[in-house]
Amino acid sequence: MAQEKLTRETVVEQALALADHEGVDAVTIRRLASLLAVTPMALYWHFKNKEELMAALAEHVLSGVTADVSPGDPWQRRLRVIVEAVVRAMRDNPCVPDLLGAVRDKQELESFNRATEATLDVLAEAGFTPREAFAVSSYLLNGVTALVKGCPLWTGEPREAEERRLRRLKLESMPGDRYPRMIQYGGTLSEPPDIDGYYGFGVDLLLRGVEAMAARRPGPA
Amino acid sequence: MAQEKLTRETVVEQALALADHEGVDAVTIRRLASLLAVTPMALYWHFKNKEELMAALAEHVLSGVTADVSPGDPWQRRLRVIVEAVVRAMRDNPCVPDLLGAVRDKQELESFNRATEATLDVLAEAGFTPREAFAVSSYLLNGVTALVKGCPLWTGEPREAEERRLRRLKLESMPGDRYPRMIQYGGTLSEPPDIDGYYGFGVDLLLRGVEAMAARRPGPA
DNA sequence: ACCTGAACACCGTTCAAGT
DNA sequence: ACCTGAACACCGTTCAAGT
Repeated sequence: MAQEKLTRETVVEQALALADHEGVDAVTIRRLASLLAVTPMALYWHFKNKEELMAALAEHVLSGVTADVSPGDPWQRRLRVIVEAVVRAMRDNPCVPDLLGAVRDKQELESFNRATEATLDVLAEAGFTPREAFAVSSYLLNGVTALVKGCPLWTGEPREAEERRLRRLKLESMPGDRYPRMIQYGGTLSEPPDIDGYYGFGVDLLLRGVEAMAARRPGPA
Repeated sequence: MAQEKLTRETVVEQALALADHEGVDAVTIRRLASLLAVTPMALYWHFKNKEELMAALAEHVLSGVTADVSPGDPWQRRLRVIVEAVVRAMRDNPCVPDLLGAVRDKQELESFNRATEATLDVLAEAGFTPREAFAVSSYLLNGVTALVKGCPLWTGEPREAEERRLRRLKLESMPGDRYPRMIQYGGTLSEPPDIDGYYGFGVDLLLRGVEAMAARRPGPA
């Protein structure tokens, strides 16, 4: 059995699988090395440190964000295209929200910068000042991330069904006089969710806010 | 010098100060113990484990969220009161966003549950289904958290001014042909920000989205 | 009740050395 | 160029023991 040579690619893929199955905290240099049948120090040849490794994971996930905006469209439509592209890139990897949380300097992520620049451009056209546009842009990215994080998983795995059941029981066992609404919500967890509907609602919520703010201000100050 | 007895209160306060000055990751059982002139194991008398300690920090910060809603007001107004109360509780502690990220089970936080229940109640009145209301509620909490996290600090500390300068230089040194908007934003970092304006804009952005979604749906399905 | 001491099983990272 | 071995300075946590 000839040892395969270790590459950045294989490391990133293994790490991503680990993060999706056991959480971002489970991604440890030593753990990863043992999964790859290699010494921990071997990883330091391919990545400067753990921070760079995590950034590579995030970059790998976001690399699919190709916001090929159609320039003729109105800004509302162009913004939606970008946001939906980000959602599409993220929603298949449950670990993404925590992953982005672990990356300190998101400006190191090229795909993140590309998406931000495209967003800023659209928002400038919508009449926002540079500062407002930047705030709105972070708001949108964070909103999408939160959407993915809060998404009810329903892939059919038994482990996941068990989690949902426990969650429901915990909600329903709260003091009924103080938390009637939370208990009511708990009840809805027994029916299967509409995932596409969930994301559609969330994206609309995000974009509607931006549109309302743009409409309020007649033009740039 | 008689040793003061260790209390949950003093531990939480010391930990919060540490988190605000050096980041949440600097809050370590051992580090905290040495700051309190005590053995690491002493903390385990007062807190079951680190998770519970972090939850106590979050609870301490959020405990100020007393959403005494005026029941006569329209739901839009009542929602705004809640959101602004959360902003007020959070904005003085820069560590809060990372802190909430470190708390896995937010359902353990009583103040969080209170705020969520109040929000769900208002949103039910606005015509959202239980599921939609829950999604909107997480959206709002996350939005406020992101707002605090992205808030440009301007307290006058020299360390902080230096950080901002570096941030601006980094933005302005990006490739000019690909990132003109980000460079333009970088330029705005040399002028002092309007913090209240920042939060006002952010809260409006959040609430407008919710209002638009409520208006779109004439009633519960 | 409240805290200490010693120990265990983990971390990330550096530095020199091997091939 | 690519990886190993040994070592360092950290973690959170358990368990028995002290007062």
